[in-house]
Amino acid sequence: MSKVIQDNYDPAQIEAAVQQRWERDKVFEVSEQQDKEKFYCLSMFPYPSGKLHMGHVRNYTLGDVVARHQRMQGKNVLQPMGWDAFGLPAENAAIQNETAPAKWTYQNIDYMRNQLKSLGFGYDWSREVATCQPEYYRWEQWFFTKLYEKGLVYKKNATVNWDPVDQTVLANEQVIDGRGWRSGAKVEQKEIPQWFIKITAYADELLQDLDQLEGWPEQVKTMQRNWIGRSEGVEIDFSVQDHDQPLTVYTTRPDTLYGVTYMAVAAQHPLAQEAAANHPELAAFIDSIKNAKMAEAELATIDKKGMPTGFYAKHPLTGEAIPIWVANFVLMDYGSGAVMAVPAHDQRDWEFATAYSLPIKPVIDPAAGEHDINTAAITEKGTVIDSGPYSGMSSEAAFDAIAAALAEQGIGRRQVNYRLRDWGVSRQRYWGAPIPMLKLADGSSAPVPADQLPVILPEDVVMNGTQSPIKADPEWRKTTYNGAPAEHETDTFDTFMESSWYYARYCSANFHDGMLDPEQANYWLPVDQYIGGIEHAILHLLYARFFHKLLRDTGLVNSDEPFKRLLTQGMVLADSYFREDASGKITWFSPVDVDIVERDSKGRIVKAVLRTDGEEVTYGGMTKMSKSKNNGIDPQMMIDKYGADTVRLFMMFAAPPEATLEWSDSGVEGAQRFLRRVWRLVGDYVAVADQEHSSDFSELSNAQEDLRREVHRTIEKVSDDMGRRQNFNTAIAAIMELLNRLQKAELNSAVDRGIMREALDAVVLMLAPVTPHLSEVLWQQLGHQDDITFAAWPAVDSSALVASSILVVVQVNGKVRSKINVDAETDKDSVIAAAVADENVQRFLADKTIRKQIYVPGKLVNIVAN
RNA sequence: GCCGAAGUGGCGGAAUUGGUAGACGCAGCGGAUUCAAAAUCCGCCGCUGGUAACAGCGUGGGGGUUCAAGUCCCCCCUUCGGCACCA
Repeated sequence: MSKVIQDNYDPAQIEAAVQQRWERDKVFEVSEQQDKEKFYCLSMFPYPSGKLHMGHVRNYTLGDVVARHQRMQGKNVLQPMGWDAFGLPAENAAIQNETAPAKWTYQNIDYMRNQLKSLGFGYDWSREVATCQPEYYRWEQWFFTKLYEKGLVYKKNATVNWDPVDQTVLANEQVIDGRGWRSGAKVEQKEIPQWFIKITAYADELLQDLDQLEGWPEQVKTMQRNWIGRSEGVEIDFSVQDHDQPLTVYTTRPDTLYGVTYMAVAAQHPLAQEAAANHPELAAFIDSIKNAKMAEAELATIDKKGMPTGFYAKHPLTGEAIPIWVANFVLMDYGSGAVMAVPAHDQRDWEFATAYSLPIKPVIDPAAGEHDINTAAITEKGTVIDSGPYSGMSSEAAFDAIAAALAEQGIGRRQVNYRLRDWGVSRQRYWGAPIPMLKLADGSSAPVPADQLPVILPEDVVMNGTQSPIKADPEWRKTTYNGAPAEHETDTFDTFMESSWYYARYCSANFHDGMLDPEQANYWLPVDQYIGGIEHAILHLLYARFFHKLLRDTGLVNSDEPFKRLLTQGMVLADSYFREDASGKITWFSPVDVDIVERDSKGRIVKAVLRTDGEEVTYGGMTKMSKSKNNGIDPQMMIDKYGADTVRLFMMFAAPPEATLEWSDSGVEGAQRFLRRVWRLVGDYVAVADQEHSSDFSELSNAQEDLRREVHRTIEKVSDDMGRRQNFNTAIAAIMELLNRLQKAELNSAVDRGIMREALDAVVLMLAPVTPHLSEVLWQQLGHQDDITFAAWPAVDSSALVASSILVVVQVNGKVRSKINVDAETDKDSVIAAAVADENVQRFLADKTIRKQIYVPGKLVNIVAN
């Protein structure tokens, strides 16, 4: 029998059988067990775009490895899965394929669910959610009405990208070089009323609580801190000549107030509008800058343009007249839509002043260094100059004194400001959760009453490419409110709404009486380990943190933060190949269809051809797997060819989780090669296992002791790598190293076989999170009756780790000159003496005087001599 | 532009707390096995010099701190992620 398994590693057969058993025995379905420690392991759910891509496979393998590892620590592990099912691509696909977004989405979900199962991920499918189902979004709608009642929701005008040809709102992604992606029309900015949630009311808590997130990468916390952007400053009212209303601005540098030489307002600012009314040239200018896309990245790189309004503000301390300009870098949506400009001490203001020959008045003498105000602004703090009574003060003292003076006059207030803006949740698209608000006959708004929820999105629709079907249908919006006619809001929610609370819904996914069952939610929450792409470091994670606090303040959960530990995984890259035709048009070819025919002596690709026509293609390097480069590798093809265990192993081994991962066919083959070696080694052992083996390790030969030390050192390392460090690549490398060693080990004596059994048990157990199918079968081959899914993680025998001798590196002046073996008990002086006595060390010490000797216990001696 | 990362052999990567740079894997080269091939096994594999022992150089570039720097500090370059309507 052992001979049969020996050369017969057949992943397809093994994996299907093992997966069937998991499904039959409902191995991964869990419930709240008060007597067991819980572990909630969550991977970011996918958008059901059609089929899994390698990024998904990587994300979900990481999650499954963590979940399985935790199960082997004896924990009650919840690992759910679902679908972030609303979104723009479904609408595009629907138009393209002449189908309905719902139908397309559900088909994708069915296909992708099967793919997830064939990868062997241990999900509790009884908790599956799809956010496009009324049973899910009804609670989101309900929650939104609660937030409205609490005063956390409001309506205001905000700008959208408007395609004047298609008569539709475009996402930023759909605007390419200022034009609509389908129509090619020049995109305009249009103001329309939209719903906002007051995330700024939680800005301080969102900032403060980052400090409790010890299990989050520092870089993500830093990005969130900077995104929230708390600043302390002063809000200042500048009176405007011939106007009643002051021009209010916020500044973090009141110490530079005497350096203000102009004011700048947004194109939509009332003062700009007023000035434009009888100034056609200004009106034309305002018109020209109004249509610029308002993405921050664009804003930062545009040419700074402006024009004077003809209005003047009065300096609050000097009474000086300050010209008010309209400028394209000031946005109405941010703050008050106006800024005070201090060109001497702000780089953007400096550039603008330089371009328009506005005065630059330095009022700060920086503490250190040479500065030339003709080449750049001086942004450092220092000593205040040319500022009346404040001259001579430090920036900090002037800040306080000027803030106090303004406050006394009633024209200034100290204020904490946030860069963070309120969350606009309205989308003018069809495939999303309808916003549960009503427009009443008198023009006011009211939330849809709870007993009328959910507001259902019709699924059987035809997309015409421009207008949302629920906007196009005059009947859909008609309803009543307290007996009077009313209209449903036809905008839908930002899809970030659904992904902000799905993690909580999983805890009681089948609860029909409310958004969450607090008892179940509080058993599982917070999520112990969350895993997903680094691209979500700010928006999704911030919104989800915000929602969790809202859920808490609604009494649904009792924790402050949703995700205890966070792992942000890197992208998946692959080789790319292309051809350029005479006209310069580039065509990309899938690496799957390309044969490499020549490599140079270093193994670099020199020549590659397209298999279908045998003609040469150009190598385009490693780039992110994407449709545009046509270099996506289909996971299904890889599973079919190598099996899920091999794909999972390669994914975990090829790179650390946070780094980018380069897909490599030969790397995958290497992973499979390793699994076959494991398979064979267990088979070989089982073939001799009917002979006696002994687990009495009290009297071992040196070789046996060394081997056992290696086994337990590996267990120690792999445990640390998989648990604390989450460096699965080095964990696997350590197991490979051990296997190389075991292949050379002898099986002659009963004790040899006992050590081998201990080692193989450990190898199979340690591989189980990564290659669960193979491990399950080998675990049985090794004679175990229990389910490896819940088997205990191998324990380190610390007595096996003790070594009798140690290797000490000897350096002379910091360069390695020798290595000496000493008894583990040797004291410092004897080690140094042995080091100095070493032959090669002596060569470098000849005619030199020893000045210093450094000893790092058990590791290194450095002899400093000259 | 702003915020956050990364850069180490031919390639992916390792070096966890400042202490042997290159673990493990891929590719390549040599050998064994085979009628042959595949598979498998054994060995070599940073660069330069040397038969070798060994020596010099080497972690994007430039400077610095230290007995000792891939790791810490300063400046710079390149690539990647995010920038609020892609998800």
